[in-house]
Amino acid sequence: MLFARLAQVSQDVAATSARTRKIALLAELFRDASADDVPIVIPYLAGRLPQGRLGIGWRVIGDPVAPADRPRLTVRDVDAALSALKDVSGTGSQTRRKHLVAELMGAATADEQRFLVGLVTGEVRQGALDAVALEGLARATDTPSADVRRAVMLAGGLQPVARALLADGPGALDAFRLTVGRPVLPMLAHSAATVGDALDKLGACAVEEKLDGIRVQVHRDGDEVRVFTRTLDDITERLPEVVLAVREFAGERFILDGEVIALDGTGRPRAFQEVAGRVGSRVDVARAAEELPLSPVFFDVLYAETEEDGRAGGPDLLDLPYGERHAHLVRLVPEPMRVRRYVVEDGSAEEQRAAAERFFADTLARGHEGVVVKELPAPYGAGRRGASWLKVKPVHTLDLVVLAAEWGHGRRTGKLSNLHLGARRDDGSYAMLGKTFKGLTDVLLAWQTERLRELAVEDDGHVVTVRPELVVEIAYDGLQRSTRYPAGVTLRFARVVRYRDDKTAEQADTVDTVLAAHPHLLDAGTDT
DNA sequence: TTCCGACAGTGGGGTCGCAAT
DNA sequence: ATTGCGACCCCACTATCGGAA
Repeated sequence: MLFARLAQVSQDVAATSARTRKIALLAELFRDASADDVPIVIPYLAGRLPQGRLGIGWRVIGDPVAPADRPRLTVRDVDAALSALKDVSGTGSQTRRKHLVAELMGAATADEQRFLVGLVTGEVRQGALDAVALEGLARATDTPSADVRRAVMLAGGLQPVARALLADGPGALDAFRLTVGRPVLPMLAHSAATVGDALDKLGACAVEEKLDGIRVQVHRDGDEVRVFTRTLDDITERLPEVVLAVREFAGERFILDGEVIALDGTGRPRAFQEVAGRVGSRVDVARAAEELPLSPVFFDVLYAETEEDGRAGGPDLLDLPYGERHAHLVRLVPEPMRVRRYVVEDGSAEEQRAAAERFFADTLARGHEGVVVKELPAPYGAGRRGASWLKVKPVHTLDLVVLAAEWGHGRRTGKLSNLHLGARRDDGSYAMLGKTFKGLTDVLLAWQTERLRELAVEDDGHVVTVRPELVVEIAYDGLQRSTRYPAGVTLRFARVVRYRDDKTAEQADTVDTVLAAHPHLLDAGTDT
């Protein structure tokens, strides 16, 4: 396939906001694509490169090169050129890279150059990622989109499914079955404000601990155990203690869904940052495991072979109600490695609701993040952010002062978007606690742009510094330790609730009150 | 006709590990 | 030795389209 074709379709897709039109355009493209084009075309359509980032930006690719007058590059030509570019590294490679870039750009038309620059700098935005591409693929191959979606969830991505469909037609989907050793996209949760709201929506459900660690999907086939993350990265080699623990479970072949966390000497969970650091450590795993052992805790099972199979409909449990899947979990996983839960029956009486609230409070008191309320009759919605799982977390708020704001990108171009948030110090100065761009409506975005411009004292083209007068109410999930910000802490998941026109900067919250609201963090900060 | 689920976009902080300086 | 940067971890929220109700 010609690269120009792809560049043209990308431009057309970006130019329309109608999803149906985007799908039709992509379907046309897929009809003309060969199976071999797929591993290149799919990432390009999503604005990604199969090679990942190339380590070059405007400095290298921004130099103008006379465009070709006729398109002749194929998508595979471009892919090969970018691979070559990625391979060139080491001292004295700069001129070689520049040469390769000039060669590629010189072979591209003006339209192709624009698309290439967008790809390399990560600025392709066309309102069509995998979901729209999936629909287009279904249309192009005359396959029901629900079938394609299920295959994608089981394959862990669109690419292998697209390749199979284009090479062999709809029949190829049969090959995508739940298989031990091949990860599937995990089910995700929506949010609810309170436990009561969640119960109102769900009926019969289980209220479970929400643990603040790293999501894991664990596959076991005899002694062979593999551990995958939420994005299906294989992290088995980094978690030896999880492998050992799972080998002791009852059952030889199964797939579990859970979380790994770290516990301190008293059984309280350690900070997320510590767990993430441990899971990210690859060099000296044995030492890292000794210093911070991880505990796997499971809440679901997707596949399990049993001795008395034959009556239950096979080992694939995805379509079983959660209540029944949990019975399998109990059979496989010993109690301390299952999340704690409280079951609420349908049409629950007041006592049960009160008990669910107490479970939530107790879970927080034990140092965990919150709860997830799960509908018991619901199947496992692989890869979906299903409405049958609702997470509930406590929300804290602060009144902070806007110290500066950054010019936005994309649809926020020309708007002051990302706010720098400060808390007062005793001496009247401000300590920056972090940034946020979340929670703003278009109306509020326009308003704050105007207002902040009035307060501006400096604009370096990226950050606009303002007089510290505007007070904004910020919601956040907690504090985490920081080496970047002066108070040694930063807000986790900060978002705007509203502007406080009724408050002056002198009435905003102070660093001391912020720290006092999170005493556990101060404890953590004192040890080594 | 209205409602609501699914998506895309717009970025936040931390950590690790590698390449360049 | 330091620094910059990409890749992953965690993530909230709004606007929009289009099918469901």
